[in-house]
Formats: sequence, C-alpha cells, structure tokens
Amino acid sequence: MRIGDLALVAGVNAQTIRFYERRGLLPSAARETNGYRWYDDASTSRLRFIRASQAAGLTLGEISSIIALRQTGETPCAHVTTLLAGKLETVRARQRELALLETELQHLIEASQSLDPADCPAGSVCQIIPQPQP
Amino acid sequence: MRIGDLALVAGVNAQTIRFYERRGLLPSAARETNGYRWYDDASTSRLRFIRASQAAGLTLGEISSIIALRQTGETPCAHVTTLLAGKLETVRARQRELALLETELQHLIEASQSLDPADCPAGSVCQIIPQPQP
DNA sequence: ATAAACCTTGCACCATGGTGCAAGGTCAAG
DNA sequence: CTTGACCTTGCACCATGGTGCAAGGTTTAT
Repeated sequence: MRIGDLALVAGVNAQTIRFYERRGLLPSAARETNGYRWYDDASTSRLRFIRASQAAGLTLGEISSIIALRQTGETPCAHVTTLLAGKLETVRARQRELALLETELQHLIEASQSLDPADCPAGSVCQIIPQPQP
Repeated sequence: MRIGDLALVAGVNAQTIRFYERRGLLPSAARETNGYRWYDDASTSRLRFIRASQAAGLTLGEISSIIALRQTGETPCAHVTTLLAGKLETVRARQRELALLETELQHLIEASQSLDPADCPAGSVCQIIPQPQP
C-alpha cells in the first residue's frame, strides 16, 4: 500500500508517517520503482503500537527507544516496565501538583468574591492574585 | 536600576526581562542616555505579579491579557475571575485524565508481571503494551 | 492530451517559555 | 590603554508532536 492508503487505514496524516520515519519510529519504507514508499501490514501494526504507547503516556522519544531496543534483537520488556513505572511516578507527581493548584485556585476564586473592584489599588495590576511582599 | 540589577532582585534572567518586554508583559523600559534600560520598583512589582500569576497556572498570554486590560483603565477583576474559573476547570479535566492514565498504567504494570519475555511475539514490538486489533 | 489526484523532497511554522550566542557599544578600574 | 563587566540588537535554538506549503514528478481517468 502507498502512504496515502496507510494514512487512511491508520487514521493519521501522511505527513505524520514521514515524520515518524524520520524520527525512527517507522523503518525506512521500501520504495516502488518510481520512488513512492511501499508499505505492508507490519506498518499498520507498528502505527497501532505507537498509538497505544502514546495513550499510555509515552513520548515519541521513549517509544523510539523501545523500538530501537527491539531492533537489536533484545526483548524490551525490562525497559518498557521501567518506562511505565517512571511514567506512573510522574503522573502521580503531576497529580499532586494539580491538587495543590486546584486548592490554590479555589482559594483565589473564593477570596475574590469578597473583593470590590472599586478597591483595586492604582499601583498594581490586580488584587485578586496576591503577590508575596519581599 | 539597570536590567542586570532588576534581574538580580527579581531572580530572573536578564534575557527573560527583555523577552517579557517584547511580549507586552513589561512596558517598554525607559532608557538612559546611553540607551541602557532603566527600571524603577514598579518593574519589580510587575515581575512579582507575573510570577504569582504563573504560580496560579496562568500562561504568559493570559497574564498579558490581564495587564492589557488594566492598561485601558478598567479593573480586570471580572476577566481575572473568568480566567481563574476556566483554569480551575482545565485543572480538574486534566486531573480526570491523569486518574484514568494512572489506572491504565497500574494495569499495564500489573499485567506485565505475569508476562514472560520469552513469549515476546516476533512480529510485534512489545506485548506489554496491548494494541487494539481492528 | 490534459486535468485531478497522488507522490517526492525540503523547509518553515504553530504554541510554550524561555535560553544562548554573536557582534558591537559603554563604562569604570587599574 | 587595555581589560572586564556590563549593556544593545537580532537571530537561532531547545523540546513536543506534528502541520503546511512550494516545486516538482507520476499516475489515473476522462
């Protein structure tokens, strides 16, 4: 199949496929005699793997590292579980940050209810967002 | 004070100050006769406002919009509370996404425990990350 | 024969929040 | 008088995940 067909069945942009090839996520495609890229079902499957990995929160760089490891003949299991465990940690860290931010925002919004725009101080930008005084 | 001094007291890079000026977060600085930028304490206070707004999750674009509104003479209170409320919504939406991702990652890691690297299928990249079969 | 639809390459651009570097001007101390 | 520390401008670059466009070649249908 040609790049347009692969894009269609995989549900991605043809440009994205070329982009993935440049990034090492897809192998260099075989070529027809006219220079057009030629794909088989392995590419469809590879694109599904990329989608699934992205859904698991992996970056293209990380996905690329899994593929590269697989290319060497090794089973990338240990690497993948390490990546997933690390991702789980960053997800949890981000959740903690967002929980703090949520509380902060709730406080700001709540406090803003009792603020009168007429009291808006001339020298500052906005009294709703409090600045630490050094 | 000169840009280096302001950078020092505000704890930011001098380049960042010029960057903020270009982005409209700081007014065009006054100049000494030699062309050097000259700052007073209002700039220090402005930089504190920017920091505090960033801490509240606002983007530079949003902070810029608050400042621009303030410049017109209006009190930006309503705009700010709208921004904060919107931010609270996106924070909560992101939290929901991350909660789903956390569960997904836990499942993947858990399931990987019972997977044997020796069973790694030849045609695919990694069996730990399951791909939906179309 | 020709137009539409596809393919190729390379390069530039989007948002986000800066950082770095080069080439040159200015200023104070030694 | 030179060295070093500062300042100026403009431009390029970092990661992230693509998207868009131009200029050209190929294929397919009418």
